[in-house]
Amino acid sequence: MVESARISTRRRAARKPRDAYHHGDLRRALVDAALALVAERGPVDWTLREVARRVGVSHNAPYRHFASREALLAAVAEEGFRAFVRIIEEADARAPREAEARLRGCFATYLRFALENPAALRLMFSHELADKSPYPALRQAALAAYAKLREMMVLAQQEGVLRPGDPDTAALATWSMAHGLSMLVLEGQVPAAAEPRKRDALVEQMFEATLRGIGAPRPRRAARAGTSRAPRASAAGTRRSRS
Amino acid sequence: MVESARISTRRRAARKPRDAYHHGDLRRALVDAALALVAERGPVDWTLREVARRVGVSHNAPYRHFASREALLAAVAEEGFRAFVRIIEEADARAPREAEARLRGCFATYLRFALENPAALRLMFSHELADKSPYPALRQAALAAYAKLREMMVLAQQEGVLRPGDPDTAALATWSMAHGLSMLVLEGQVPAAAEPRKRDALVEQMFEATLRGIGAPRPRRAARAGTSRAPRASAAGTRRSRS
DNA sequence: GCTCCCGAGTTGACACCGCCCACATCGCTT
DNA sequence: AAGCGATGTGGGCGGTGTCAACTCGGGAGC
Repeated sequence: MVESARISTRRRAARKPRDAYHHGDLRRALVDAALALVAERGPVDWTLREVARRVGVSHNAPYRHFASREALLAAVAEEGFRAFVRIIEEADARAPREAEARLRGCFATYLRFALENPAALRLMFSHELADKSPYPALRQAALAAYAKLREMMVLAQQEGVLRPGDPDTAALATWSMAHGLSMLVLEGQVPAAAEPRKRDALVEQMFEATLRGIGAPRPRRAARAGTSRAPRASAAGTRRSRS
Repeated sequence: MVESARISTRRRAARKPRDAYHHGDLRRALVDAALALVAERGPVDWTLREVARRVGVSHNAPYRHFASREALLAAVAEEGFRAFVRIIEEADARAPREAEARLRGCFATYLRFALENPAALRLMFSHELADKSPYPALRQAALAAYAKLREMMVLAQQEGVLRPGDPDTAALATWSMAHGLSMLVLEGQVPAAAEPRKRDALVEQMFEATLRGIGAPRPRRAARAGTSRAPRASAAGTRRSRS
């Protein structure tokens, strides 16, 4: 039903004259193959040589595009971040204009991404990408993802859905909750998450808790009646669908 | 000031007759050395042979105690979980009896543990320890850690600090927030966390948000006056120490 | 007190890995 | 047309995880 959140490099594979000595776009092909391999085997026993083998080049060709095995992994993580914001934005575009609904969708999409790309998510957060990191592009991509989230927070504050104040606080709280939940579910620490139904309910509960934590203090959804807001029936309907 | 939260295997090193052919307690020595090495280099470029070298045995000796490199890593992760609950319990024993303060301490301790044992924490959550996992001891240790957290939630609910309901929901929300925050800080995604002062304030804000999310609905700390509760002065004092 | 046995540690080997080197091949510039 | 830099190739080195065969030594049984 909902479009898959699985990472895929959409851009066409850049005509590959198979027999040619020079590969059309080896760098991209390497990242794609590496991503697939990470998804299959995880980033631990992941072999630079095997990536090269899959792409059909010699075991040394990757070194023309990446300084080291780790550099390629960093590129994969970077691609992961980009795919992440793309998927978030797609979901956001489909969502209603109401800030709360958008936040809810963003939150759920985070977990969906985690479930469909577990290895990629782990990889994205397995690098120390502190300022001293030798992979500025990776850091850049990560910051872009954060910027997207922060932007949503600012909008939500303007709409009065969130309590006013530093948007970074709200963004951090939301991100922490979504990220922590994703990691725990990925780890199998949350047995209830095995069944999709229960999992959805769980995500909903966690979102509710987050929203109570950073949402506007009292009135929220009761005292706000009378403003030119969309009817709350839809929102309330999705909120507690059963139980 | 506060005792270090760094992992260390306390039990005495089991007399090691240095010259002996048979090592006194090689298994434990291996886990200790492995833990140290993980802390130094991270679990990625971590070498089974080097662990053996450090302990002073041949490169194949570990195979008498662990089936594979990964099995040793799993043992390290397991030790990490055990150290984690130990540290949480120590902090809990020092904290006041009030449920909210205990939760606050637990929350802060989580981040402290993460900052002092970043590699260990990552390792602990890098294994898929779902039911099918070949490392039941690891899973067991992880479940014990969760049980500890859940127990605190139940107590907090009984004291009326948390809203009644499934304690697992509250536990999951707290764990998610603490874990997500820790990972993001470790990753350098939270620039403010560089300075200890700002970091403490941040942790406090995140805890407040969590507590609002799962805490008792309205009255909390105002309407509860009159019960046989400890004076709220102390709690309020630590809550907003400055700004 | 001697024997034997089996857990615990050792040596050796194999396939594979990441990375460095020198070399081959192409496409573009002048 | 020449050549030059970017891109891909093949070989090799030190190191790694793991398997197999070997050796050591302490304790049980007599």
